[in-house]
Amino acid sequence: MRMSKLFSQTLRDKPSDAEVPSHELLLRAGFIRQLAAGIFSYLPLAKRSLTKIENIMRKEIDAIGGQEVTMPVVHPAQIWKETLRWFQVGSEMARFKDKSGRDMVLAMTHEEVVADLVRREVHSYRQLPMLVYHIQTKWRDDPRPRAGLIRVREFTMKDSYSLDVDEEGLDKQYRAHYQAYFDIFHRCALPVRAVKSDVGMMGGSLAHEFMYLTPVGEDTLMICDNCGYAANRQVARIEKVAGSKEALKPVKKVATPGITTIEGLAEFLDVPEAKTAKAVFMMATITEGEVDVDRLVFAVVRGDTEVNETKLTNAVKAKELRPATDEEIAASGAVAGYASPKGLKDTLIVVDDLIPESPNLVAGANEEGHHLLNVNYERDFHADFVGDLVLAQEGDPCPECKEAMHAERGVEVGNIFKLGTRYSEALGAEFLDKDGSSKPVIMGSYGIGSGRLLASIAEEHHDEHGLIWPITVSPYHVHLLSLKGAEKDGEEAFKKLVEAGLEVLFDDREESPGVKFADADLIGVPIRLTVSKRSLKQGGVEMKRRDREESVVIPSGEIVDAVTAEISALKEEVQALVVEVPYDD
RNA sequence: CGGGGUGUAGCGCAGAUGGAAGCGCGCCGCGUUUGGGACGCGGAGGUCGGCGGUUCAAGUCCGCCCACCCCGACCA
Repeated sequence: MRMSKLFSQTLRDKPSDAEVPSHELLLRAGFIRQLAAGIFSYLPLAKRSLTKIENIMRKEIDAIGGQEVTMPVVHPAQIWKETLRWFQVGSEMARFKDKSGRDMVLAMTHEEVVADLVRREVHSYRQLPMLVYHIQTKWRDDPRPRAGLIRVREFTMKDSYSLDVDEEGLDKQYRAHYQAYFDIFHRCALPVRAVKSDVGMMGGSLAHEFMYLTPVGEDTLMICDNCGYAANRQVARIEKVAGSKEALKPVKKVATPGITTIEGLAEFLDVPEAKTAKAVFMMATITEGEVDVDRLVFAVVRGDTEVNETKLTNAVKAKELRPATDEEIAASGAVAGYASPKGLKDTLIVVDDLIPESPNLVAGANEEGHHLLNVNYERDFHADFVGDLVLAQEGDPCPECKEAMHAERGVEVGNIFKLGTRYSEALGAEFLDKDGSSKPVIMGSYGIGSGRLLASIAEEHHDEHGLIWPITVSPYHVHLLSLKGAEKDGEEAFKKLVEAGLEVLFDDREESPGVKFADADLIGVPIRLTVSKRSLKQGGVEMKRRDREESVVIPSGEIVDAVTAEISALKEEVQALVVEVPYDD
């Protein structure tokens, strides 16, 4: 490709709305342009890299038995109503009507369509296991797109769907994806970590996220360096320390005027925060069948911990959860700041499992300016749900080995879910088993966002001058520059390299050397060749790797061999990253 | 959805007190220059985000709206 004809141009200044390096550099180097919030065009350079990323994904998913298909971007709402997600998913799903007034949706994922295909195509256990996948556009109307391609609304995703007769088969395909995903990311030279995650709107029993660790990420991970435990903070557990065993004391009301915080309460009564109960009021939208019901949730955790809203959402099976307003709290009969789980109306009471383990806590008295001493679960109040509600914090003990964990930020570049039969049951995707009985197909779903992956690679591989693409995903193998006075030699080199089947970006523009070198650094093709009067005087063409300082001069007759050898070396460096990763569930 | 910020040429930005829309880069032409974002001369390019208002006069003041960015809520 001649740069004189390249569709995109580089930008000298940093666009004002780019905050993170991958966003800035992809814009400046001419890979992407933004159309609207979270909606991007991918220009020729990005398209070439994306195609390479997608081909890596194709190869790895094919290798574990995948069959590529293409499923629609527009779905009739009917299949989404059958699985009830039409009612459960909020505003991030785009809904519209076709000209006949039928409800339609824009695809945000494809479990429904897969299950619909399966009910038409799969009839016998003899056809299973199977794996289908596609690489296709998704629309999710994310409330807050940010950081360039890291979090967008329209994106392309490789999503695969496993189909099995039993849990054992699902486990096998799940583990195959686990390793295949590491292989995909490693072949893109992106270091990732698999962590346990929330199943979210997908439902299902087990999920891992593949996280690229970077401060620009928006997920928080809890990581134990000692034993390797790693989990998204949304689901991260901690080793909980029960309160000291002691005899239950009688409840006693004390005046605590003006004290509405745990910190103030602990100080005022001179007790540790762990001897108090913290109350949090949330308003939950819960889907019952096809209707949504709002219910006030009263969550109780020990005073020395915080509520994890994801855990709370899952505990009450809420579609949405938001802080309750003062009016809503008052309507339940509770007194904000002095709330007690005793005697509330129309309220779902949820307590952390540390509460029953912690005797004689200080809790609100439901009376302005008063608290109760020695409140005990079971004896003094009951809950609709008892379970883990605690938000893991930096330094909390690891649930596996009790060592202190630390928090890190990461970008979720892939995820894998064990779905089970939720979708196949809802849509009647059944097969006849050996014994003649009809059973729902057991499904798994597995996704990688290709644009987010591209951005993560850019985030990982750049310096102050620009991008530094791994050879496996670089838009071109070689960036050839010809400087003034060596145009003819540049043309010859370009011709030879292209004829040898190499992917060459040829800077044939009439620009000063400084401009050409700066653009080459910015675009980040891994091998740079320079043909100039100087290089010719030195005996040929200068070759330099983008990630190294030193360069060599190659006789003009040997450039194809030299470049081919360098490409092989670069590929081997990436291949060395592809290793087997122990499965961790 | 809450909080904060920004909208002036393709990009980056300046335009106190209301009084003729500017600068740098980029772009076009001519010439000089050519190993790390060269230089001279001459050009093109603007509904100042939109609508309404105040005023003799609005990029500037007021109101409403829109878009984009950041933080949070949210999110697979």
